[in-house]
Amino acid sequence: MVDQAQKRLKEAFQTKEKAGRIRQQNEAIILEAAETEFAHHGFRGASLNAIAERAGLPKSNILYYFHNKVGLYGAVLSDILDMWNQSFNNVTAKDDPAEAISSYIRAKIRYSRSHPLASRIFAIEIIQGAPHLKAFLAEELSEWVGGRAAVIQAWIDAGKIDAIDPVHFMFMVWGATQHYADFATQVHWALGKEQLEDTDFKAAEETLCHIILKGIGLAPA
Amino acid sequence: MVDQAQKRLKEAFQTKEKAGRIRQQNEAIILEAAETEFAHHGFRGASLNAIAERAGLPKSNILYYFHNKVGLYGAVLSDILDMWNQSFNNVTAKDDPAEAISSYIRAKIRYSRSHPLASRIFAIEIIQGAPHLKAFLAEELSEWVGGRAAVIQAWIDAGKIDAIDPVHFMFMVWGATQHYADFATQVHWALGKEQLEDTDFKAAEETLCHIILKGIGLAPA
DNA sequence: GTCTATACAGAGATAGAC
DNA sequence: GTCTATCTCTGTATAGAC
Repeated sequence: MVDQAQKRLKEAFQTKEKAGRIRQQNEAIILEAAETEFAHHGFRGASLNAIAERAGLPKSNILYYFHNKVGLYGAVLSDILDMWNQSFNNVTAKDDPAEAISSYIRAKIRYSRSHPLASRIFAIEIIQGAPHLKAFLAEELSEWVGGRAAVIQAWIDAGKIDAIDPVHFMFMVWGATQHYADFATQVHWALGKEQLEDTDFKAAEETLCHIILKGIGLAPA
Repeated sequence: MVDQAQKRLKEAFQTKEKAGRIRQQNEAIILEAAETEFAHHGFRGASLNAIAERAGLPKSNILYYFHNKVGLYGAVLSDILDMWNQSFNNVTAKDDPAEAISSYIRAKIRYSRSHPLASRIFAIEIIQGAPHLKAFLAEELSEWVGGRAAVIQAWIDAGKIDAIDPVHFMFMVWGATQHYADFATQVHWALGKEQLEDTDFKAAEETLCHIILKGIGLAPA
């Protein structure tokens, strides 16, 4: 998905391609600080003051690079979609469903571990009604879901998996995996530890793969 | 869960029990307006001005009733936990797992339909690290999860369901159901409709129950 | 009990010195 | 290109008239 949406976001928000080394470096520092603040307080709740302080740069530097607060937020979102483009796969009806689904689950869990902040910014944006993303993402997402659903339907028609509702199946996989990034606080409380370890993520992957694959009539891959 | 936490939240934030009719009425109006604003912008992002305007009451009225912004937010959270107490069940090892799990799934889906705002406020709070709930909820949640996990483990030991990880199983059910409230925007895009209908929620329930029950070795209930 | 007026801190954004 | 100083608006909260 998202390929076109990401491009449009970039065009709308990203700063010039050619940039000095100092500028490039500063922008990276600012984006990282902004990511943290937006993840903790949402778009409105985050302040440029706090971002500037976290980045160790003057506030007007941020405004010079990104024009205004919406521009900065857009750049952060653009970065996030960038990463998703890389990690989201193009499964076809010819692929083995057990293989494709389990590798998707594992990728999403790994992603929620490596980029928890990105995932949370995205989650907050969606929960709040996606006021800044709607224009860029609504259509593309619909198309993407449609395309993925068609593949799942083809597997059903070929008798490879149970006749479940493809779209709700995707919601389920999405929701179950996303949980580990977005609701990490709750997961930490429940497991009684500050930081999840390799074994926890392994257990998560195994549990999800077992239930989801078996649940649609497949053997573990 | 949450029984004690909710009581403590109430003690900390709720206003006097005895209250005039006007006050009670106004408080209800304010809480409803606050719920909407907090759900759309988070704690920091929501403003008392916007809440007052939405409620059609002067801002100082809000501050008189709830003391300050944190007090108002606490009252909203307290209301939410109130509702959860009612809808969250006490399953024991003696219960039939297929029956218990599927009725839990159905209850959560129904809840996310009837109280989407409450669910979203809670979600944003957790995603942002639960700064206002941590003190009230962390221990109770851990105990609650431990108790529920013990029941699931008992079912495993009795050979009634597959040997999955109980805690991660619960995360999965939680995440998959929660999704319909929190990420409603995304669901609407994907399904291409502004409002979900009875049939959509029915399809969600059926899909989740099918996959989850079958996935742990149970026949549909 | 209720609301108007206002204090004061912090927000985003700009002008202009360097 | 970069940063200091500042403008203006909105934020929460309070004082005090009614």
